[in-house]
Amino acid sequence: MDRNTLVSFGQMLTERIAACEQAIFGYAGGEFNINSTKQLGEVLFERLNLPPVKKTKTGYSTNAEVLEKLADKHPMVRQVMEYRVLTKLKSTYADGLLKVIGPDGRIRTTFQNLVTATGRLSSTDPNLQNIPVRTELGSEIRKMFVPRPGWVFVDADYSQIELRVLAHIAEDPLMQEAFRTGRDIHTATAAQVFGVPPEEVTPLQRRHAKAVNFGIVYGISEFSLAEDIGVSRYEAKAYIDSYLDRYAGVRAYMREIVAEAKDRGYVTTLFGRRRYIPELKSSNYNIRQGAERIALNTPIQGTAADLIKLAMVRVDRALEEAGLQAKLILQVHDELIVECPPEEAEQVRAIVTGQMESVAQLSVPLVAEAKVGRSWYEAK
DNA sequence: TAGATCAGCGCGT
DNA sequence: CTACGTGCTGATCTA
Repeated sequence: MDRNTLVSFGQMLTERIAACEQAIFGYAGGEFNINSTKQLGEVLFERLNLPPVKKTKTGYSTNAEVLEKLADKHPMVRQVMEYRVLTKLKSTYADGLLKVIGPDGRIRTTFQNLVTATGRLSSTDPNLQNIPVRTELGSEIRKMFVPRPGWVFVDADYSQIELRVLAHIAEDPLMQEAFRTGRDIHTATAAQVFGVPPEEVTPLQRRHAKAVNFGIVYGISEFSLAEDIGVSRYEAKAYIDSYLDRYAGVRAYMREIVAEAKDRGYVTTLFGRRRYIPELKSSNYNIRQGAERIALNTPIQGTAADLIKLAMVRVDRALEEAGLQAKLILQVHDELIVECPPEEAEQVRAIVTGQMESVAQLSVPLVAEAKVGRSWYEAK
């Protein structure tokens, strides 16, 4: 870990947080604990009389979605949004990671192999599976994850592993065809759902198709899809209907896996990992619906977990057998990170992606892509 | 009053 | 009313 840069980053955050605080206290007409959702709710909805958007079971909701809706109604709201971003980075990442840098300057996580319901690993003390990547400021943290002096990272990702697993398990000819011909799956899906040639798919159509693909894996409802992509419920329903008309194998899979789960009481992954789902028999509709989504998602997420675990064993062995100094150091669900001397990097890249792609022969290709870099940020 | 637990929130795949 | 996790802070409960 680049400790010095992390310390500076933390100091920068401290300054920006202080500025946010002053602005917020100015708008509020006094000091309060901004971290307290209770106090913040009182200021926003009772002192400033902003319209409550949503409630939690204990009071007003003040989450990011709510703040977004209120952002144009009072200048304090955007300051609170910025405050949340900055304090999250400071407490969880800047301060949090500084505390766990070892005497040798390295950070080591603990992987839990028997915690998750689906077969994934989890990572604790610190969790290295949730390091920021989506925003520019957050991803600064990744620049501070660096290999030992003179070495590099090789970062390999599975491409669309869950949708490939779905295409395989559901035996869906159209989805399999899309992957076999190496097409962009979201563009291919958009072309199907919207009935246009792939080259005429607009960025918005692709974004919507991506959300549908994403949602299908989790057993989405038209309601939440509509919410997610900002269309009417009817439009969302039309997307899902059209999707399942085209990807008929997926529709059949969704029906069959739930029926099988109700019959047996459990679902399994491709490698036989089993998850019992007693909630399928609940008298509560919402519980039952949730259980059906679990029945749908677990074989997909769990099979992907099985695949990468097997790949980890093979990558580790292959690096050793090649006589390399390279070491597998991290897994993030669909991503493996190896540390090695720069002269090994190209060979490591070939070995890691090769092992990941050949770990199992499914009805669609498994594809892994790797990059080399002098930090986690660079290698991703 | 200190520690445990719950609640809300937000980070990742 | 979308799957799976970890961990932070504040509020509340408990011994």
